[in-house]
Formats: sequence, structure tokens, C-alpha cells
Amino acid sequence: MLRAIVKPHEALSRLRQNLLDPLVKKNVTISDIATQANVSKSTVSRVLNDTTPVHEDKRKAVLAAMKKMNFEPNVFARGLASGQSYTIGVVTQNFGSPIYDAISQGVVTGLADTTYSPIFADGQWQPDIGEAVVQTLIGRKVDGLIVIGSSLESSVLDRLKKTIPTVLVGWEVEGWEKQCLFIDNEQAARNATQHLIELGHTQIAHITGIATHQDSMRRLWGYRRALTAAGIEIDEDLIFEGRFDGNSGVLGVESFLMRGKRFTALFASNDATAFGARLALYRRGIRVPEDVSIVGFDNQSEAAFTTPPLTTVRQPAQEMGIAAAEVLLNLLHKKEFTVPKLETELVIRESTRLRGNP
Amino acid sequence: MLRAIVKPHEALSRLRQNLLDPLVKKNVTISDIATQANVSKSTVSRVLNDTTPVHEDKRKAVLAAMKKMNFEPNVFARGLASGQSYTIGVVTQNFGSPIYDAISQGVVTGLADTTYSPIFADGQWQPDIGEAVVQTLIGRKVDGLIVIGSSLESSVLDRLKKTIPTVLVGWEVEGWEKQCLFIDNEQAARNATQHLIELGHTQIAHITGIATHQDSMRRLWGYRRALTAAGIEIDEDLIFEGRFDGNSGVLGVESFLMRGKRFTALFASNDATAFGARLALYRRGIRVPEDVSIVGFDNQSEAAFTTPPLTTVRQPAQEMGIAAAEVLLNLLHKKEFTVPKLETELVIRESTRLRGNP
DNA sequence: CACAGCAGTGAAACCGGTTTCAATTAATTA
DNA sequence: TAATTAATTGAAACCGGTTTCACTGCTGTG
Repeated sequence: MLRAIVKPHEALSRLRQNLLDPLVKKNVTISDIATQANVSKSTVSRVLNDTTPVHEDKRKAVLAAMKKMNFEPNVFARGLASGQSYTIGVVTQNFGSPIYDAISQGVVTGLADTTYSPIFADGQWQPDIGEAVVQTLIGRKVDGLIVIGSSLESSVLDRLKKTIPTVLVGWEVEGWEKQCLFIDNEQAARNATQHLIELGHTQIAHITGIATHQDSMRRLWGYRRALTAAGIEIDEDLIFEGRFDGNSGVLGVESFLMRGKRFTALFASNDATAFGARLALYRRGIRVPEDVSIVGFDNQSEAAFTTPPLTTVRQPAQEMGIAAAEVLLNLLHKKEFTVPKLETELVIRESTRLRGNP
Repeated sequence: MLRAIVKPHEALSRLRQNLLDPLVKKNVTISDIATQANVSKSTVSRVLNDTTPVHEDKRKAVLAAMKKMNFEPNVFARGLASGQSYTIGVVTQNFGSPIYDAISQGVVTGLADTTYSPIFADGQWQPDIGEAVVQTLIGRKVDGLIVIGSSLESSVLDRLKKTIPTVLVGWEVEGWEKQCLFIDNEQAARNATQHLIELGHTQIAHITGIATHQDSMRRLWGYRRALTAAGIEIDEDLIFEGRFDGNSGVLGVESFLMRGKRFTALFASNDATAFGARLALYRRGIRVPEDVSIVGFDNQSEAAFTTPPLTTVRQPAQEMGIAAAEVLLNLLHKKEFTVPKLETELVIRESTRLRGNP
């Protein structure tokens, strides 16, 4: 016994819609499916979300109808009713920086084939912009947040923690152990410096990143620790405060040279800085690696093609992004999980070699 | 005469909500504002959207109430009712490529301070992925689309054209003149090659990008035109098919050298390729620019710090992104506008110089 | 002075889903 | 075989806005 369950007003509204705009492909709604499959809206919704058991026959009928009519649930209706948006907000420290872009790309990969989509926002290196941007994302009802780089102040973080599931990538924050992905910058920097020491260098310069930036501080710290551990006295004049960009590399080297500081090796806080440093040396006719060895950090794609190819620390950026997506997904589904340990790797290329005669 | 307009069920539901979850900051809705300002929901909505004139007194009352209660309209409810999402979908050719990232960044900038937010998706260089990704975005009810790079097939484009306001950036498509932003790749390539010719070079090699890619074809074409115009015969053996990456640069140069082809200058289809080429020359002990001059394309940030700094064609990537956002906004608001003309610029640095003795 | 026209407004329908609640039916237990 | 329990299911409320429609005063016109 078939029944045609059509509410008077629903039929009317659909009719009117079609009359007014006959060219528009009418949107298939859950009600259409219900009619087609001869069940109620409720049942269709149940099949859709798998919340309550539905008799196999009906389930099949519903699925068939959905397929046949090419049904796609309306995200707004769904969001309004359920409160979920299936959207993840991603705040990046800076759009266009190789390392943050790579992490972002990882997030995209990690979210592919899930029901969630990322929506990106750029913190532009400024915590207050970051805060505003988070606000916008929350206004857009994102289900979760991934914050790349130390783009927020701790007060904002505290608030976030009780507001919305959040994962931090690329920086370590106390109290966030379960939802925080980062590499051991200090150890990595130590390894990098150690590599130079093992090659016989003792006069090793360092150009830092943005001084207040966590990565920068830890890399500087690792550099110091390596030197100290090797019994090499730290010369503060061989440390230059940079800003993570090519220009800092140029300025740093210029500064050392103008002050007559001697050094046979240089550890740069990131690859961009290393590129700049390499250029400054080139300008002075100082050879790499014959006269000065250089180590960078990040292993951005260009590092393999500089002259000479740059020895650098590889960050598993892509993997971090993927892992961040996974952790957040687990958080959202309240599943148990452990935060993966992320390892860096020193990629030895041709910008470093045994120290020659001083 | 004040009236307390509170629907029984609304009051009840709010009460229950608060009882159940007293810690949760209850969401302020349009009804709350209506009650507070002593008007109807309709009026609040009118103030919110400025659709129908509202008496000044009431408007003020409503605005005051909204401010006082810190009201933010629910995007889902709004989207469901109005059909607008205030979201722009951005499909990029490839996440992580400097040039596309820069355009994306421009879009972000262009959309800042508007009511629209971008939501990004990565086409991963593959048209079919691009298509899927567009589908997802449409499923998310984006109000408009920005497609960066030639990431879609023309059949898909045709469909898009009648479905949703779309702007194309970084590629030219017939029939899309009013909503298409691109640079004159051919002219730019011609200028770049011309620059080499003016420096006295006649044996000028070229490494292309992905052969089927529009940018690549046009740059190749510009290269040919410049040579022909200068009366230089084109040597097909001096053209190598690359893939827009560093490795292509290495392979290209290796290929020329192994076949004993002589050249004193090289035009690379992009900077990444130029970097690779420069490395290959370095490996062979061939100097730049003394023995070989190199010109790249894109002016990505690293180009200024290579040894020597790379002469290259600057693309106004950021500006293109900004312009794309503007054009789309105008499209959405059905405003008149003209598509801005975007100019490239040859940035002459130190990788090119007068040809020495052959 | 009667009537058309317009600014302003509230009630209620509507957008398209989810979820609660009660009812129906089938299966299980005593 | 009667009573109880579990599995399914539909009706209706609800999410929070927008928009249509009808109605109230006022103003302008003849």
C-alpha cells in the first residue's frame, strides 16, 4: 500500500519555485527523498547520519533514492540543526612562508577524504591579527581549530581551550601536551651545530630568527648548548639577531665581517637566512664551503639547488600538518590517541666541509 | 506602553537550555534582540540587512540592543534562509608553489575587511582533482569562486559559468574576458629573451615548463618570437621540456651539455628551473654570468639571494590576487567594473651580462 | 473631503535539516 | 498465551535567521 505523503504547503512551495524559475535545477531535499523512498524525513535523516538503526529494506530504498536524485544535504540546514559545520579553521603564522605553507598543505592532505574541509586564515605574524582571525573563524562556526606557529597570545589560547577543540602545530605550549605538535628545535639546532663542530669548526657564527619567536630562541639555545658541550667558548659577537629572512642573512654576515669577526662556519636559523648569508659571502669573495661552511634550517625546496646545495635541517612539515589533522579529528570524535613524535633530520649536502687552515 | 513579547515555547526552550548547560554562554539570537529592543524579529532583520526602511528610533534601539548583548548573527541560519554564505571558494593550482601562494595571499588581502571569507582548496596540478574540489566548494555553498592557474578543463568551466560567479586568475580563457586576470606571458618572455639578445647573446637556450600548461606554451612562444624578430635562427635542440621545477633545470642543462650544445644564455620558464640550471652549471664549473647568462620568471623571493642574484620577470602575483577578489566582489554585487591590466617587469640583477668571447 | 499611495511594522511561513517523543510492531520471556 | 522488551518509525518541534503578506497611519492629489 503506497501512500503519497505530501504536505499541502510543501507541494505548493515546490510548485511555485518551479514555476518561477523553471530553469533552475531544483535542489533535492530530504523531503523529496522521503517521498521517493516512501518513508518519513526522520528516517532519511537517520540513514544519512547513521544515528538510529533503520530497517534494511528502507535503508536501501533511501540510499537508492538519494543516488537516483543526486541528493546532497544542505550544509546550512545541517549546520543550523546540528550545530556542526564540518569545517576546520586553520590559522597560519604567515601565508607564503615555505615552512608554514608546507604544514598547511599537510593539513589539506590530512583532511582529504574526510567529511571536513579546512578554511584558512592568515595571522600575518601578528598576534592581534591572529586573534581577530580566530574570532572570524569561530563566527563561521568551525568545528575545530588548527593553529600553525606561535601566532596567538596565551590569554587567547586559554580562552580557546575551553571554547573549541584546538590543535597547535609548530610550537610548544605548556598545558597543551595532548594537542600540540612540534619538533625538538633545540635538539635539531644542537645536531646542526654539532655537525659543524665535528667537521673541526670552532668559530661558528649564528644568525637568529625573530628574537621573541619560540623557534628562534630554541635554535639559539641548541646552538649554545652544542658549543658549550664541546668546550667551545661562546662568542656573543658571533651571534646576530635576524628576522628569518634573506636580508637578515646578508646583514648578519656583513656585520660580522665589518667588525672583523672571524668565523669558519655559520648556522642560520632558517634556510632563507642561509641564502642571504651565502650571498653576502659571495659578494666578499668568500667561498662556501672552502672558507666558510653553512647550515640552514627547514630544508625548503630551494635548498637543494643553491650553489652549493645547502646542508640543512629537515622539518617534517607535511607530516606535521597531516598529524595535526588526525589529532584534531580524534579530538572531535573523542577518540583516544597519542600525539606522534616528530623527528627532524640533518640533510648533509655540500655547503659544509672539514675546516681548512684558518 | 511596553509589551513583553515572549512566545511561550521560546521562553521555555531558552530556560531549558540554560538549566541544562548553565555554563555555556547562551547564544544571543535575533529574538533576544527583538525582545530587548521591543520590536519584532522582522524589524531586527531589517536593521541587520538594511532591506526595508525602519524608523530611526527603532533602528537605534535595535543597534543598541545588538551592541549591548554582543549579538552575532548565526551564519547557518542566515545561509539557510538567504541562500548566501559570504564565503568565497579559492581553487589553487598547487598549494606550496611560490607564485600560486602569492596569488592566494593576495586574495586573502583583497577579501580582508569585507564580509566574505575565502575557503581554499588545492587542485594539486590535476584537473580531475580540481573538478572534485570545485564540487566540494559548491556543496559548501560558496557564493563565488576564484580559480587560480589553469586547474580546470573547459567543460567544467562552461558548467561553472552558468552556475556560479567565477573569476579566473593566472590563465586566459576565451569567452571569459570580463572575469579573467592574467599577465601577458608571451610579451614578458619576449622581453626577457630580448634582454639577453641586447646583451649580445645569440645562442640562447630555453627550458620550458609543463608542456601542456598555458603559461609554459606562451613563454616558449615569446622566446621564439624574440629570436625570430632579431633574425636569430631557432635551434630546437636548445629547447628542453621541463616541469617548472628545480630538477628540470638540472636536467635541461645536463642535456644541452651532454649533447655538446653551446649556449651563452638561458631563459628558464620559472625561477625554480633557473635555480636548478644554475646548479648544473656550477657543477660543471661554468660561471654565471661570465660564461652563461640566466633569466628566470616569477621573481620569487629567493631569486634575490641566489649567487649571483637572478635576473627574472616579476609577476604582480599579490596584485593579481587582490584584483581577483575585487572583480569577484563586483560580480557578486552586480556592479560595473573593468578588469585591471596587469603588467610584468623585468628585474635585472646579476645573472645576466654582456656576452664575452665565445 | 474621499481616496490612492507609501513608509513602517508584526505575524507567520519558510529554508532544510536534526532530534525528541510517543506509537506501532515484532521478538522474547515467563 | 499473556506480558514485557526491543527495534523501528513518523509527527512535530526546533535551529535562527529572511521574506512575504496584510494592516495601520499619514501624506498627497483632485
